[in-house]
Amino acid sequence: MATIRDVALVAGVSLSTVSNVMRGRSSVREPIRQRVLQAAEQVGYLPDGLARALRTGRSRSLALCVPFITNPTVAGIIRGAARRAHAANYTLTICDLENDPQIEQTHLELIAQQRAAAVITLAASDEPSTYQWFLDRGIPVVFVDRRPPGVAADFVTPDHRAGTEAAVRHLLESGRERIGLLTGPRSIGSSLVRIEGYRAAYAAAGEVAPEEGFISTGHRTSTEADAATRALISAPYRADAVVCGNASLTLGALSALRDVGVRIPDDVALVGAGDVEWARLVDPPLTMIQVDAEALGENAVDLAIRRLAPKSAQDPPREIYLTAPLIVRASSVIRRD
Amino acid sequence: MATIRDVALVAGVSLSTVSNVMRGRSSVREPIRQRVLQAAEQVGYLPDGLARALRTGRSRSLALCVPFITNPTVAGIIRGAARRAHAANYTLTICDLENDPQIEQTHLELIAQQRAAAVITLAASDEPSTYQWFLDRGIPVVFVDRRPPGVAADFVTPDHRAGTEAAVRHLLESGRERIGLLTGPRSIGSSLVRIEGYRAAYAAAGEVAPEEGFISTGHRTSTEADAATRALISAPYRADAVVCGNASLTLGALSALRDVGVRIPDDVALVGAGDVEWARLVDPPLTMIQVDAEALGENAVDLAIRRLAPKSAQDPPREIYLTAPLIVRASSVIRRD
DNA sequence: TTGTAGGCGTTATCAT
DNA sequence: ATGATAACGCCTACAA
Repeated sequence: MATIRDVALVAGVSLSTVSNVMRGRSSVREPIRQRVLQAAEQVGYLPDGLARALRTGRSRSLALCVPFITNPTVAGIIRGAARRAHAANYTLTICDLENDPQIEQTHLELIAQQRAAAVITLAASDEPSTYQWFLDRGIPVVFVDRRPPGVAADFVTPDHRAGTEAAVRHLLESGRERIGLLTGPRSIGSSLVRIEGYRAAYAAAGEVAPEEGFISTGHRTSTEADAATRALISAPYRADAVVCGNASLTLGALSALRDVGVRIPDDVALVGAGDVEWARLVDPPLTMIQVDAEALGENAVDLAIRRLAPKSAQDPPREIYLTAPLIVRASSVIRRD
Repeated sequence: MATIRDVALVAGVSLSTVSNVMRGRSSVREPIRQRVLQAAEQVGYLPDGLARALRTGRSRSLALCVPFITNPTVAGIIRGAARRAHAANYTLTICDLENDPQIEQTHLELIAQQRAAAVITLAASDEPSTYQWFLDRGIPVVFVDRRPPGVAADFVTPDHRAGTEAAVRHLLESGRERIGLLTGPRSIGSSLVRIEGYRAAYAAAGEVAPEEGFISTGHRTSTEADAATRALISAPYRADAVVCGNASLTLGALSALRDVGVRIPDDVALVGAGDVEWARLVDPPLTMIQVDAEALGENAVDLAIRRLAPKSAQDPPREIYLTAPLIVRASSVIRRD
């Protein structure tokens, strides 16, 4: 592989001159600049990112940690992140945490070794110390969707609270009374925020929220959501509506409802969440708390890159809340013919 | 950040001893080994992957290029690849080609600069030279799903030919006569192979294949598939069945059929392809050419890593064909009550 | 078994 | 404006 040295030799100049040309410094006279560029072309020179990163102390790659790649929303996040990263000439390293703190730990070690410039994460755990390590070393961390309490770092999330509140309000106004909420572990901020929204909707409607059992937490997979849904619609709860926290849970809930054979929305209304094309194609089309996954990814990378600018290292954490509008479809509305 | 030097200082040994311990060489006596390990722990030492890669000439990261992240099958591929890469202590860099040769080119340059150890790709184009650059420099390339003609490199793919043939055979046996095929650009190997399968099924059934117009190629997005489907079921074709090449196209076809208001499968049978959970949840549940996306990703990484072993650099290219079984559901079978 | 020194490709500092 | 030179952190002969 051709190096800066080869270029210098062919162009008949010194190493530093070539380096200066490559980095676009203005202190090189045009004729020489041309000669160097031509020599570089001739020998097929390509800068070595590794050497460059070693020397400058900053690599050109961003790490993106996601809890579970098969969660459909995550694909959108990756897409948005990849586009922005690439636009800024950064490479994107993705880590599938598989919802396992153990795996998360080893991933983080690998990332640290590879000297990622910044890390963006949908953290699998709310254990702050895990990411504090990076922050302590001046490596920016951007949290997406949830941020452990007490961590001063950039943050971008859909407004789950408002989204859930809108969904529950919609159901209450449609005459539902026993609304179940299906979400992730309480140890994760985004779940708590959804519960807040749920309660707020009941409060705003002047109704007393149903007992705790209607709030079914701790679910990560569609399989778990399937089982939880069956429990919600059975005695003693007999929920007449289910609101889901994300796309995987939505899939599980729908699957359960279909298998059990209850009518949607006649017996049980269903409100999903996430950013998936199939929501309008399933039977019945699903009312959704819509999330713009790509926007999440794009904003996350933007935050990371902004934070990478030397001057802004000490700026206060930025927080971005994206609206999560409710898209009403047949799964929550009983047709009156 | 602590370096090998700090560790040596604290442990009271030389740099090379620390290096030897870190790389697990056996030639270090146990008491010293312990002292070094303890010193490393104490100063918070973490090997610098950049420096190591620069020195050894091989980085610890794999590049994975995909044509379009939002294609649902791709998420599965990434998942499988990520798992295997991580297991082997490799980092996975993902590049969203956005089905654009221009973008592909800039991505490849970035990858080359970052000195990826190997590149795995669902190439956006069948232009061989693009990846030849890596092969020429001894950087392994693994092709997934399609491989440009004349390139000697590892290859893993679902058996699209057999899958498509099985689908068409199934439809012919169910009495369909005017079967449309929806697939990607003819410039891509996987599309050609599907067409082969399509024709083979007709030939095996002793029937004459319908005219060329039934083979609708060049589609990349669900939007394009939507339009193409409308064309196929209209005059002059009036297709009574549609077979799709991948998940995005399946989504588009289903969407079109639903919007137009034809009955599935009564008026038009639909066979999809890909690896998506929603296939059995939509209305009607979809007959699918099932693809195991995770297995694709896992095999691809395995091939790459195997090729990275110094001795196997000159081995002949390996080719892996994964079976793509036909899962029959309601969308292709008319119920007789 | 352990230590010394040179170099991987680049950037940055300092002369010229 | 250009050139020589010393790092960046690590690995690896080779010497001790």
